[in-house]
Amino acid sequence: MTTPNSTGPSDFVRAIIAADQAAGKHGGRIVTRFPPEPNGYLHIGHAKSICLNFGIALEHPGGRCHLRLDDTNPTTEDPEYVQAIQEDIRWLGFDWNGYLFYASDYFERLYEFAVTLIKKGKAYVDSLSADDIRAYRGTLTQPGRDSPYRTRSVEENLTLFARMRAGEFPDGAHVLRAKIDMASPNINLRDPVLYRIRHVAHYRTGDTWCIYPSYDFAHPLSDAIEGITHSICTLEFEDHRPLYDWVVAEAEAPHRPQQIEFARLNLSSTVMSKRRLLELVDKRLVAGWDDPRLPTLKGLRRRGVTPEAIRAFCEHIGVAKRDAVVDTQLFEHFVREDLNRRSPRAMAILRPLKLIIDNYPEHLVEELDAVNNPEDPSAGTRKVPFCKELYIEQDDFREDPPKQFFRLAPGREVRLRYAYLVTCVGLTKDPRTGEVTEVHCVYDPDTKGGSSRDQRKVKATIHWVSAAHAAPAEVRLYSHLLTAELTDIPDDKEWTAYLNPHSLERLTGCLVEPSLRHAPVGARFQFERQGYFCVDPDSSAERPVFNRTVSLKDTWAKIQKAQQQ
RNA sequence: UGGGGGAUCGUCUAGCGGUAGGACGCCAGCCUUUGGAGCUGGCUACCUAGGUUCGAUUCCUAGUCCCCCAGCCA
Repeated sequence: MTTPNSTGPSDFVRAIIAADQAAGKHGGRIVTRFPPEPNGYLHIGHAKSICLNFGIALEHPGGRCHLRLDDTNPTTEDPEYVQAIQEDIRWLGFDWNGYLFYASDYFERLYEFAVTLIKKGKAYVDSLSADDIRAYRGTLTQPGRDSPYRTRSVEENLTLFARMRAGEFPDGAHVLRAKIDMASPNINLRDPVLYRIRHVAHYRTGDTWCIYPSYDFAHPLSDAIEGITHSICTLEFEDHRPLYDWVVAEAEAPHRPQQIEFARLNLSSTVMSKRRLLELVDKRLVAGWDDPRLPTLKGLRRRGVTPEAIRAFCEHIGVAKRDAVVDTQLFEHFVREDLNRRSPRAMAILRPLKLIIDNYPEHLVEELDAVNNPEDPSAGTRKVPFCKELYIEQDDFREDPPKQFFRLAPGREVRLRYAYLVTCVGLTKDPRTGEVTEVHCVYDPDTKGGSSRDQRKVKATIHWVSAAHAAPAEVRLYSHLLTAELTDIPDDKEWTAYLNPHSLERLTGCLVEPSLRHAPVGARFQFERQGYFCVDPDSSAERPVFNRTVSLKDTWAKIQKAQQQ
């Protein structure tokens, strides 16, 4: 799954690290980190980064991966997210082994680093307004201009910075800026803001601080403080790297971590940005952060996706620098592959159609043997009750069957899975709508279990439930969130206009085999011939609710689609 | 039109001077008490143009296209 010849690193990040190891860099240590900001829930894009960072640590003896909450902006952060982030990482199967850190724990040391910078003449307090700072910054093609406050003395800067900390100024009155180069072609180097005043309580430090460090200052120094050797981040930080290196060097930090950038994960037909995810939740366009349609880890978990499938997917997509949109079908492949191996099978009827076996004894109930998992003999068998009246899937009967349809139709014989061969001998229709309400069959008593003595072939095997024994259930079918790719949506169009109105379909009249009646929340099954399903927390004692994780591959649907064209 | 990155099958991704591999997908077939799973076989790619070289996806030059950067967000 990694490299074909299984020698050497599987991606360019690991190649860099291997080369560093070979060169004896960092004294042979490998320390990575996963640094989420606790202002939202983790999604599958984070999973890629988690697998990379924790994976690399695991691959090296003595390697470690720190979990660091990058909580330098109190206005958006919340302890609820801190908790959820930890749960999600553990659920994915990774462990920070006690190396849990908070950027907010470094506020005092960060302040000292800032003082060091000021004393070296490498930082100054600017009193320009936010608007003026923007105006002075110049543009992509024009250099910026020095702030009139840029030449303040070290003493004045020191005093002002101390007074900022002491809370003597309102928000926005001053900022601390690095003194680098207002004419730099790299805008990040045009005296970036290091500290801003925010009279806001922080969820961990309370009212201790009213000045908070910016990402560009806090992040490299946090890495340095923790002795991170390789600081792996996404592409948009590539042109922050010179600033990262500048901060670490000028602040005289104890270590020099190396920043490496890779392309973030994009998945087709869905949204991954925090902004859009938040918009969906806030506008109630989805049920919450754990809505099974979302690519959040919480959503995927509720939908029934396993951590193993996510990890296999992340390993398979690789790590590179080119922008890429991974087809959701590839993700679904790994979900099916994992679920196929481990899911017990069951029979469930999503859209019921009554089937009556005319020649079956009125009150007889047979307990038939059904295999729990053909992929796993150790899963054993179970009994499924069978009687005269059953329900089958509406899709499995056609009064007037099209070409290549080989399920039940008048005069046709099919196999009822694990039961008998039955032949359709008639049907009942609603006189008003013309809708088929009942299908009548006769069974061959010599075919119990599903095979005949004469070995005659039937083209189809269909699933069923006993009308007298089946349990009612609700089933929720999910499909892609968007009807167009984000990159294809015109700038003047609201992206939410492209939400798929059929991304959730609730089926309330479903019937499942009795063994599913009390299936526990989170339990996963393959509903034969349909897909993989997972018991939702909305289930009640009387009625389970199932989420479809992913459908089975459907050859007939493909044929139908081709026939329509 | 400043700076930083990136361009290989439809989609991801290998390859590091010897003539393109894997996975998904798609097509055909086998098998099958899930039209599932599995198994065969097939399909399609090196952004362009020059150059260096016996030989270039790999090196050089010039283009083209795509992404990111002008938060007191991260």
